[in-house]
Amino acid sequence: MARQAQSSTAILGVLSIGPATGYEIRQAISTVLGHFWHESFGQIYPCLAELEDDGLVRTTPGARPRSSRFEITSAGRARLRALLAEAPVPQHPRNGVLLRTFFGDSMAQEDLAAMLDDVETQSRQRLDSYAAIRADITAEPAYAEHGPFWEATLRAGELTVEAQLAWVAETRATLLLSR
Amino acid sequence: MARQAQSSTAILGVLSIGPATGYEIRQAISTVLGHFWHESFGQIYPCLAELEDDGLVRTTPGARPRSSRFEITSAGRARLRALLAEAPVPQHPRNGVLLRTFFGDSMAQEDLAAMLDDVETQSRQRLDSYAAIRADITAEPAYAEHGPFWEATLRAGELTVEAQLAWVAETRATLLLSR
DNA sequence: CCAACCATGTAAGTTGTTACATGATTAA
DNA sequence: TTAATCATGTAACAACTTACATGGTTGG
Repeated sequence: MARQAQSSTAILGVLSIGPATGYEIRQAISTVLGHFWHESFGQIYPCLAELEDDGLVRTTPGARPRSSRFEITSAGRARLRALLAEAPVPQHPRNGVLLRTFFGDSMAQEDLAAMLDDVETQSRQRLDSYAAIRADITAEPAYAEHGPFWEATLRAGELTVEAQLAWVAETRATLLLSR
Repeated sequence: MARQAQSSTAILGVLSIGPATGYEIRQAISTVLGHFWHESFGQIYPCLAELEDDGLVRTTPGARPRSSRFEITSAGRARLRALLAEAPVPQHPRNGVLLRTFFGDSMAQEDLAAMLDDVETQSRQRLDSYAAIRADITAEPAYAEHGPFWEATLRAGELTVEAQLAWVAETRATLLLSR
């Protein structure tokens, strides 16, 4: 998958649901896609400009001055289909929790315990955030059409978090000396 | 966590187990740490040079000409302990499988099905690789001391992969029309 | 003797982040 | 009126990857 193609996929994907401003695209990515995707602020506008040059999106004047609403073109839909058919780019893993666990012998027991507590807290918060996202998306009109796909990503999050919680419990039992 | 600190943590961590050449550090990271950590080739040597300037590692002549064996110093051990006590840097998620799933309505059914098949295949391969890593590490002399920590990272991998396989099964059932 | 592996390093390029800069609108 | 939110963009910087470059050693 070529350069910039990853960001384009996410942006064209959002616009395939409906037209939006750059700001709204950013919102959508950081809220509903946020638990499995990230685009930094400074990437969205340059990428949109490129997509417009390539005729994959078009702009219509927005509700406010200085704002423009982006719409996907039919060429854009074709490109999106092609991008989605390509194999996902695997991300290089950098899991700080497991790195620390691996070298856990060099850690103070209390630091290890605190890290596991943090993982548990964050996992539970994540479960709550999934409930909030579910409330958000079911309110969307496009939910009727896209609902099952959106739900599938939430389920992935839930299953992952449950696995994490199971790991924390197991790891506490093995690595922390009960006093 | 400051600049470069992440790579330093991994490298100092490997050297805390025992002395190694740059090449061996790279091998260790890509084999036993590979399922949760990644360092690219071009990062290890510059980072080692920096660590030596800071007195955190020292070099002894290696077995071959042009090779040097790195050893962690006591200052290096102290730094490692400090680095491990810091909160892990969260990685920005970029999960291509879930991105595609979210926009699955724009995908051909067969492409979605193929992607899920790939996820399943890769998950099973990963389970096999964990068995291979387990065989590797139990053979290490340092396993006696570090075993439980190393095993904990493998368990994390296994639990994650199991969650992935459960997700694939569930998602096939919901999203693919049985014909 | 030749391929695979051990071993070290640099340089160019890409990608992605953060901070800066600006200003309108809306709700409290 | 003032803080939050909507809205767009750029420029500098940091991080990371890939390709290049080199050459010794070991096993088949």
